[in-house]
Amino acid sequence: MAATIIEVAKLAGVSPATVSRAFGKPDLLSERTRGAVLAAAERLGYTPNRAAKGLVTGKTGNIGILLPDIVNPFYPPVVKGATDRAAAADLSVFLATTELDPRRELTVAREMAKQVDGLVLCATELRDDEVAELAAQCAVVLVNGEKPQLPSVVVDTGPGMLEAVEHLAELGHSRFDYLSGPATSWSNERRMSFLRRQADRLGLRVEVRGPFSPSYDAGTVAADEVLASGASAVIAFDDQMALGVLSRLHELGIDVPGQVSVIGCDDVLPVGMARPALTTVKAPCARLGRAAVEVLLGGATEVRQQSYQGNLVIRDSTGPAVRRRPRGHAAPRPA
Amino acid sequence: MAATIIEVAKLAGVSPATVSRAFGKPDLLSERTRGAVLAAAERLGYTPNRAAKGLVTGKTGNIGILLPDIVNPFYPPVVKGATDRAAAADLSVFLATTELDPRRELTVAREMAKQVDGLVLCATELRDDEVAELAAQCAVVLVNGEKPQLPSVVVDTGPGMLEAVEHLAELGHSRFDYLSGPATSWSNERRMSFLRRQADRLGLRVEVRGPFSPSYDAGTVAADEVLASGASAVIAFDDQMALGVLSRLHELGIDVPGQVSVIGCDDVLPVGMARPALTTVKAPCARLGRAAVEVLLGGATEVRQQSYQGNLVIRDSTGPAVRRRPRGHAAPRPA
DNA sequence: AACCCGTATGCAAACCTTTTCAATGCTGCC
DNA sequence: GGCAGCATTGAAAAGGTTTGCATACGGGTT
Repeated sequence: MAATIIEVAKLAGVSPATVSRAFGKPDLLSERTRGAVLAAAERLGYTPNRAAKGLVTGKTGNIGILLPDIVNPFYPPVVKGATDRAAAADLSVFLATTELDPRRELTVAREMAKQVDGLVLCATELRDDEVAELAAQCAVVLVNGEKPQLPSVVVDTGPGMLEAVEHLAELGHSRFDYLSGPATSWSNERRMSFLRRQADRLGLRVEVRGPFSPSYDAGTVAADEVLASGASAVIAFDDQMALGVLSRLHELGIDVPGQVSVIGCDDVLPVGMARPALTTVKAPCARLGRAAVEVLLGGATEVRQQSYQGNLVIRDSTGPAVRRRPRGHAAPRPA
Repeated sequence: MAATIIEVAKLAGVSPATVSRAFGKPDLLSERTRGAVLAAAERLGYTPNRAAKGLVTGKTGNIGILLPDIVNPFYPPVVKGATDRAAAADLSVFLATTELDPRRELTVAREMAKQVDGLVLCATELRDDEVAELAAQCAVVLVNGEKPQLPSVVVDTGPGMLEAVEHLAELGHSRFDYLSGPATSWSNERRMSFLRRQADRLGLRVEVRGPFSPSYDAGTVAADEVLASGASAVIAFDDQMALGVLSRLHELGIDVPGQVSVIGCDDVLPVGMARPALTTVKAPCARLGRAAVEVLLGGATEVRQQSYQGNLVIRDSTGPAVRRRPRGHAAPRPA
């Protein structure tokens, strides 16, 4: 169906090699020939077959993005950043999701590795040696992850989290809860240890609850734990959880920020619409994706880590501390 | 780097053809040979090169999804549905976005068409003949669109919209505004004409405003128009717009649903968190993606349309009608 | 006038796989 | 015992492209 280089060559009265050059190395051809070839190609609707090309060049012109879950609102902006940058470099992008199953992640990654020049691994749960195996096949860059010998692009929540803790301290909170994300999450690990350090430094007490899945529903159950703990403020692993907390709190008639302050992370949803508008640590997701592809483009020769800082966006879900006593048990949850 | 079929053949002491069969048509081989080949392949870490395979079979094992904007929360679930189904069928998926530029859409689609067995075109803005050109190269299925001779999968907002209008009628609203999505949107077109028909039938008056881009920001400006029009209720093209409306109304101190009722469409965001929780017509996005891939899998022989119904989810943003008079001009908008 | 060199193009191999066709060896049957 | 037929495997072509090498031509140099 699709025209081949040979048909174009025939129509233009040249050899296939010439047609190839007209597209690949235009300056090797006389202007006249090139014009004729291009015209013929146009007429036949010809464009080079990437698979065939890849076969001889060893380059596929594709990159792959592997992420846990596209429905997690953190990722669409990352994907957007990546696809935009890839398109600009004339790369096609494969997308696959792991559905949070590490076994599946390896299978999918292996499959992809053979079809792409570069692989973007987001929040991977693969072991070091598994990633190394992939890296032997194609360029690999990690997003929100860290592996020996591999370049990575991460969001540095440090500054934003520091702001958040300081913000809470200023408001008079002496302790807060951190709602942990998935136990295997590198981001969560970093965030948690950073939070501990900073809380220590500022003389606050932090208690970690969880791990929870990064979801709205998990937030609603986490809310009960927070109430039981008696903390006057809570920082959630991501906005979805924070929104869930808000929802449950509202349901229980607990005033936010009057009785409890809530802080989210990422600022990816229109969280300004939450009740109340959510204070959150913004993450530069789109930049992450863009940067990851750029690393791939650069050949990923120098192993280095790029980090992009997030910052605190203060809205209405944080306020002055109020002394509360823990609730023995939460109100009944809806069926 | 990667092992080829030839090296495996050598190691196993057989011909390349045999190795190929060991993977593709295992039952043609004696158990002994197959075992030897598989063992050799294992040792070399060999797996077939898809590009080379595609070159000869004409099948790539890939499908492509083309959509306007991955950051539009309508699409991630669609993509999820599609990738899940594709993975189950051992297909890899290309993802590309058009960024709402029809010229770009054609280029990208052409590029993709050569690398895939099937193409999922979401809310395409391509002309009939352009899509036909693509369909000549590979199977094509439309999501939320309609073209002659092509299968499509759509969300049928009819029932949900009918519920919405009836809901408004019951609440005593005698007129409402519809905030139109992009002028080129097939979904919008359908929704609008359906709304007009039903409003007519039920004796309501509907005024269409816009077109607006399907975004939060567009919603905030649309809100002013609604106020000026004096409508007591408004149905927005999607949830993002509806959220924008809510936000602007809140900013102006207009009570929802006390003074104005607001209905969204899609139910893709955690819109329950909006202030107030948004009444919306739910769309079964994930099913859309799944069904689209299934059509592709089925060979798309019979041209037919599958539609999935949405339904109204009543929350807190709709309430009894109140007579309002149009405001001459809106309050100043924030810088 | 002979020679050299650069420019523009063609030839053919190579990339890796699948598949058609043919060859081999063996089974079972007459 | 000979032959048909099957099961198993190999040889080779094909698929579309890029690229190293060779060729042809024209112009400038000595």
